[in-house]
Amino acid sequence: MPELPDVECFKMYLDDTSLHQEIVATEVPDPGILDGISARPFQMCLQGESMEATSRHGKFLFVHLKSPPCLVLHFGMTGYLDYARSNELPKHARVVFRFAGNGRLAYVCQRKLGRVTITDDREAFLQSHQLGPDALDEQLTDRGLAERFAGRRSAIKSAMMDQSMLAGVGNIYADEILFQAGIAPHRRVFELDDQAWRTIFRAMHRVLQTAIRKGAEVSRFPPTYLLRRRGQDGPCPKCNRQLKTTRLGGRRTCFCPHCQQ
DNA sequence: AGCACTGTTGGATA
DNA sequence: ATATCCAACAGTGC
Repeated sequence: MPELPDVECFKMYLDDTSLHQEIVATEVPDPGILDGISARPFQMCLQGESMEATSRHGKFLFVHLKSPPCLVLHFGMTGYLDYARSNELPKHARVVFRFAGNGRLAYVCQRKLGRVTITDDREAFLQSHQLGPDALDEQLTDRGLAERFAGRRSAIKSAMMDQSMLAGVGNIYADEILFQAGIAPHRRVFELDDQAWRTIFRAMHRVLQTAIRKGAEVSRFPPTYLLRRRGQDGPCPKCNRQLKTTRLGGRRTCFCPHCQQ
């Protein structure tokens, strides 16, 4: 479920495997994954190019080529990258970049909810997709966050997941951040005071950075993390009482009624 | 066999 | 303007 930490790890993976190699061919086994461009012109854009640098905003990964436009990857809920030197492709490979020297990078997406496209202008792309600031943007402060959310009536969890408010947090990490902050997911935005915003903001940073450091692998997360027990309706990792699973805004939501108020 | 569920986005609807 | 709901997608489990 690629959210900010997962995409950050994909970015590092791409940086480690795929930079500065000439793209000799691009295969698009499933053109439906392309957004606003058909296979032929997409392939033309990449022919002879090379991936020179990457950047991330929220759940979007931008791959800057030797010359514009720039490649944009979104992973939906099942997308990931796979680099190898072999001819075999993983199941559900939707786009494959072949490099000089036998390497290839596959964009894999089982459920086809992800999208691949290109853009000449990264900032314009962010604007047109109405993306809020990245959750780890260094310019972002707890006050800035509170101000962006001001006037909203929705539950804090739904607000955090709104990519036009804040980019990068999804269903999974929203649960973890609110658990670490000790704030109940159904609390309304307007009920939160400065203290609560500060707590949420700090928890957000701590959780996202910890997740990145652990390669976004839940099994490596600290034992006090909710995600390790999520979905099992087991005991709370902090107070040992029963966790609760409900629905909020149509999304599965897991929290501890005792630790989160 | 058929349905619910999974999580993300975007478009429709209230 | 904001909030909620559903479709799209593929696979799994009941």
